[in-house]
Amino acid sequence: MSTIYDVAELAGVSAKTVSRVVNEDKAVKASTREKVLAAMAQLDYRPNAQARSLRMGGKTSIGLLLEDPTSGYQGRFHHAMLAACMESCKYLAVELYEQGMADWQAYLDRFITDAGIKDMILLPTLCDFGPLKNFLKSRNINCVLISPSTPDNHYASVAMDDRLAARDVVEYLFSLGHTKIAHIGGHPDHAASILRRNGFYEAYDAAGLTRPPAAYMEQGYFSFKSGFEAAERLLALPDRPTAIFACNDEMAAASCSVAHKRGLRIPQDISIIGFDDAPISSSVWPALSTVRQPYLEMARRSIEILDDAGDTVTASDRQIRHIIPHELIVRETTRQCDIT
Amino acid sequence: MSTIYDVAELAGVSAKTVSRVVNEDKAVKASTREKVLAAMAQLDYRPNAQARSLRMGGKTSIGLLLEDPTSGYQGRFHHAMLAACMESCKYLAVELYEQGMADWQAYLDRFITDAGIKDMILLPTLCDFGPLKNFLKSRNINCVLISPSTPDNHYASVAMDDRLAARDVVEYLFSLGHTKIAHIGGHPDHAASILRRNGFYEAYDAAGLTRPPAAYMEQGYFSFKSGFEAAERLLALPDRPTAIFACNDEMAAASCSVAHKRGLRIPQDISIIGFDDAPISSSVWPALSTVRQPYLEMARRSIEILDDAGDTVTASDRQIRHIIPHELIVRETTRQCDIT
DNA sequence: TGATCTTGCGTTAACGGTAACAGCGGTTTA
DNA sequence: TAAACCGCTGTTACCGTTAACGCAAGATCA
Repeated sequence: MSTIYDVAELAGVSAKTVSRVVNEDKAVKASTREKVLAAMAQLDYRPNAQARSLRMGGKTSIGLLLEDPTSGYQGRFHHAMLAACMESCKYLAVELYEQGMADWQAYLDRFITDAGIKDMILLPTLCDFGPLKNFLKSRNINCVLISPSTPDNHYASVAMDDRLAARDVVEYLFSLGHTKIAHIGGHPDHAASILRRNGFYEAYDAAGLTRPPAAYMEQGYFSFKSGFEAAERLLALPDRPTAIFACNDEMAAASCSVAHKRGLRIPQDISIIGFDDAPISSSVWPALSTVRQPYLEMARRSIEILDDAGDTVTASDRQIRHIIPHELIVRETTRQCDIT
Repeated sequence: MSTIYDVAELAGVSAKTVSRVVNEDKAVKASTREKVLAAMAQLDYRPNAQARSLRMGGKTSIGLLLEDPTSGYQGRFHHAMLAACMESCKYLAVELYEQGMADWQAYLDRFITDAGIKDMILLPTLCDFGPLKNFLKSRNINCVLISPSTPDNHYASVAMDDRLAARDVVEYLFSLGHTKIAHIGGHPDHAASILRRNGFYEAYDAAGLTRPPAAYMEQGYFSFKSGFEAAERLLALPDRPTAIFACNDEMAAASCSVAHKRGLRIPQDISIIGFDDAPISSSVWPALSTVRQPYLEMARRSIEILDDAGDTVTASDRQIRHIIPHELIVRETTRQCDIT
């Protein structure tokens, strides 16, 4: 592997000048730059990242703590982060974080120093864990919180508008003629569950319609099983809803199973819509209508925020909540309401 | 952050002696070691990983290329690798690798040099991609292949015995009295699909039973949808099978959907068994019987192999196929065959 | 008793890069 | 005309660590 000195020698300049070219310092004559670039190309020179980060006391890698990489949300966000890092030539240092881990502070200290982490992304529900955030603040780690339940007075956050998205879903169902809409809520500990239910009600209120009866409002826990049981109850109701809005795609898929089991056709007899645009939503038959979370855009924005943190950032800049637009994905499980 | 010099000064020794203590060099008097350790503890000293890797020209991090982190297999293996790395105090450098990426060689070169990668794990189907393996060999990267289709003459591999596992599944179904067993195969491009079907046949042959008719052998593609369609055909057969062995859990879950849709009870009317022990297998109702892939054990073994690579390893050591035992998980979708 | 070996530790010089500073021609300014 | 300035480049030192080497004191050996 060739070093900066090899390049310098071949180009007939000093190492510092090569360094300037590499770092795009403008104080290099065009002709000199050409010579250096040619030498770099000829030797296939690549700067040694370790040496650079030693000198600079930092790295270009971003830390990501994962509680369960097999979970749909974390897996998809992780994927988006990888893609976004690729775009901006950064690296992602992924580390497992287990709830209730003994001595997590020492563990994270090791992670931070070993991997040279200065920037970090916190996903739900870690982004709401005060002790962790305080620890990271004490280590001068810059963070971006993804969809936190409560804003932080120190770290910026990036989120989608769950309330508005849920309202969009319901208004879309209204536009198809549905008014008897049931809701399967998400895990009550997740802020998103509350926000989506609020959006659900908001749509009814805004349209001047009376909110659905209590029997239409089921409590789910984001799991297939909880969705299955909720749908069983909903579809056994004497006054059956014409549409179900489930708080995630797994529960929506479970609702489809129940509908099939009861001999109902989708979407002729019942419309079903999920949330997340998880892989299951397009692999299941019929393909689920759903809301796409803007993972990639959220990841990109997070990286931008971390990049800008070096510049003049005021305390108030940090507290900004960045909202990324979502998208309603209409597939095969929703259609015009024929039932009168 | 305190450096090795701070520790040296406090302990009244030279930096080199501290280095010796850190690296467990035996040429340090016990009393000196104590002094140094005390100083290290007092200053909360942690060696700077970047400086060390610069000096040593290597790192302790292992590269992992992911094509799709949201895919079940890759996600679960990734999780296992993270856990195994945590156990052995290594770090995982994860990077996206997209099929058909223009200039993947330059991209990987950057990854390798920037992250200081010397060891790497290759998952299916990347582990069967010759050009990639040759490239990594040319860069002197040490690899372990996970469940490759064909052995490599240079790299060791770690796998489970798909053929034997499938045979175990079928013999378990035999033990429950099932003989009319249908099979939903996996993607024909995956070696595992072939091996599992071979194991399926092998069980019949070993038991002296005639193999199932062609109509019982469906081709799936590992997707929910393909499993759904295959199960539709199987359960519509005049001579319906009493059990279905699907090549993965998604297709098994799809088979459950179809069974429900047709009013069949599971497992009273039909037994269904999957493969992988994916999260869906325990979240679906009823919970799927399946085969657990030994992800964590495979990850651990891979790391051991990479660790040992520094020692005297002969060319033949490299070619070893390490087989990790699997486990049959009996849940709620299989039971005694009542149908005569 | 001197020669050789061991043990225990320090000195010095890298590893590959970048920041601070200096130098040096050539303009522009006072 | 001297002073200040600018654009471009090189020198030097240093980031935190470890390998190579050296050296002193005590142990062992002939």
